[in-house]
Amino acid sequence: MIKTQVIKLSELKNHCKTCSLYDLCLPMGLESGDLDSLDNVIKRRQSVNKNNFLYRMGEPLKSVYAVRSGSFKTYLTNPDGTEQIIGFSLPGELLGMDAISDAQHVCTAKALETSSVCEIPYDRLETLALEIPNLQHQLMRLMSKEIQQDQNLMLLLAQMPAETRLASFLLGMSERLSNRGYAANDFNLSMSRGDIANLLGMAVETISRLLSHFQENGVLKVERKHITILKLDTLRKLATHCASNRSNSSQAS
Amino acid sequence: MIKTQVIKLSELKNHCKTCSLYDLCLPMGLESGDLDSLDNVIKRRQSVNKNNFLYRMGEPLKSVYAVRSGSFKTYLTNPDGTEQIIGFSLPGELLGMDAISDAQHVCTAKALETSSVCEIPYDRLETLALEIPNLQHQLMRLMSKEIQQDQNLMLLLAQMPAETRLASFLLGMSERLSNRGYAANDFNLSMSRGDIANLLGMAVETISRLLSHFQENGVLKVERKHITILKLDTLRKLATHCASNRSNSSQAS
DNA sequence: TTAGTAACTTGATCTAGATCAACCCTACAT
DNA sequence: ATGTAGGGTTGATCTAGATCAAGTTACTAA
Repeated sequence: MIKTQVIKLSELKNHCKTCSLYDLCLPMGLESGDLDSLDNVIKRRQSVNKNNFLYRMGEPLKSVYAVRSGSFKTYLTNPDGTEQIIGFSLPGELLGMDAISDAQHVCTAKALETSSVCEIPYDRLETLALEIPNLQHQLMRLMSKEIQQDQNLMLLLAQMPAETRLASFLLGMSERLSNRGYAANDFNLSMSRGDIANLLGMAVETISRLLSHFQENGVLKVERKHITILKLDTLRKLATHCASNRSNSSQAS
Repeated sequence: MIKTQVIKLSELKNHCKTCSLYDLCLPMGLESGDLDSLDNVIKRRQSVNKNNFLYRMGEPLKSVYAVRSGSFKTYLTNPDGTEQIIGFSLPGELLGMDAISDAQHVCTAKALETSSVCEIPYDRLETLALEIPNLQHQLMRLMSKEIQQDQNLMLLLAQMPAETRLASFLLGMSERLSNRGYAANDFNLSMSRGDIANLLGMAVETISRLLSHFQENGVLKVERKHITILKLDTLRKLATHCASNRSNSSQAS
C-alpha cells in the first residue's frame, strides 16, 4: 500500500526545521537527519486554554513539553493548599523535567494564557537520545540550565532585598523575551502581581509599591500588565545590588 | 607482553561493585557488565583536604564527582565577594552537574572536612551513557532529582519562617545520613552555623537562637556540631509548618 | 601553657517588608 | 447600563528576624 505524500503548508510550518524557536529549543544544533527523527517523535500543536493544566502534581510522567506559544506557571502545592510558584515558562522552553526522577510530576503546570505546546513522549525521547549523541547532550544541557536558573533564584530569595528581586525578575523576563524575538524593553507580563509576589517570596503589596517606585524614578512605565523599560542601566544596577557585608555571607575563608 | 594480574585488596574495595554507596550513587541499577564499563572510566580515590576546592566557579568542566566520604559545600560567589551556598553534598551524591550547560562550573565546591571522591571525566561519561541506556536514565534521574531539591529549597526560602527552615534542614540531613547508613537521630554537622545560615537565608544569630529553643523544648540535644534528635515527631511538625493563608500563596484558582 | 582567633551564644535594638484596611479599576455577566 | 468580583494600588501599623554589641567557648599555633 502506497501512502499519498501530500504536504500541507499548515503541517510544514509545524516542523522543528521551520519553527522559529528552533535554536532555543530541544533540537538546537541537531543535524538534518536527526532533526527528522526527533520530528517523528514529537506530537505537535497541543493547545492549552488559559487556566488549564498541562500536567498536575502526582500524575505519572508521560511526556515532556516544549512551549510553542503562550506561557505557563509551574508550582508546588503545599499540604495546606497554598501554592509555591517555581517558575514561568516561555516559548522555546522545556517543561516537565522535574518529573524524571520519580517518574511522576512533582509540580503542576498551568497555562497563564491560551498557549500551545509540542508534546514529546518521554520514553521515546530517551530512546532517541541513545541514538543521537547531540540530542542526549542537548537534554543534559537543558536540565543543567534549569538547575542553574533555580540556583540563581535561590540566591535571590536567600539574600537579596525586595527591590533587587523584582528588578532581577523584570530583567530576566526582558532577556528571555528578547531572545525569542520580542522587544526587550516593552512587553506584557502574562502573570498576575500575585504570581510574581509568590515566586519572589514577597507580598503583592510590595510588588505593587515597588512598581510604583520604579515608575516614579523613571525606570519603568507601568500600565497594568504592560511594562516599558525606560532606564535599562538603572534597572541592571538595581538587580545586582550588593548584599550587605555581613557574617552570613562571608568571603570564602 | 603479558601483564601480571595481581589484585590487591586495597584496589578491589574501590570498585563500584563493592562500594557501600553503590545503591545511592550513579551506578545504581546497572548490570554487572555495564558496571565494569563505568568502573573503567572512573578515576577513584581523589582525596580532598578540608577547605580545599574540588572545582571553582569559572573553571572548564572536565569531570563530575561522586562523593565517597566526607562532605562539601557548593556556593556561588557574588560580584561583591559575598557567597551564596547552594547546598551540601554527602557521600553517594554527584557534584558538578550544574556545569554541563555552559561547559564550565558556575559554582565552587569546597571540602567541609577531609573527603574523598570518585572523579568521572564528563565526556567519557556522556559517551558511555549512549551505550548503556540505564546509565543515561540514571544520569537524567540524578539531574532531575537535583532540580527537585533546589525547588524544595526555593519553597522554604520563599515562604517558610525561620523555625520551619531550620527544622526542615535538620530533618533533611537526618534522612540523607540515615540513607547512608549513619544514625538518623544522632549525627555531626560538618558545616558551620554560618554556612547553615547562609544556605537558609538567615542570620547566624537566628540559627543559634533556634537551636537553643529546640534544645529548651527537648526537641534536640545540641553539643556544638553534634546533634541528637530527641523528638522526631515534633521536629517533623515544625518542618511542615503551614504557611499563613494569605494572598501571595493562594489556592490554585 | 598560653596567646590569639574563629566560631558560637545571648541580649538589646532596629527595620524591611508583611499584614491589615480601605479603596479603585476594569472586565465580564446579567 | 449596571452590578459584581478579582486584580491592583496606597496608606497605616506591626513583627519576625536582621543587625549591633558584648561576651563565652574551643581550637591552633608557638
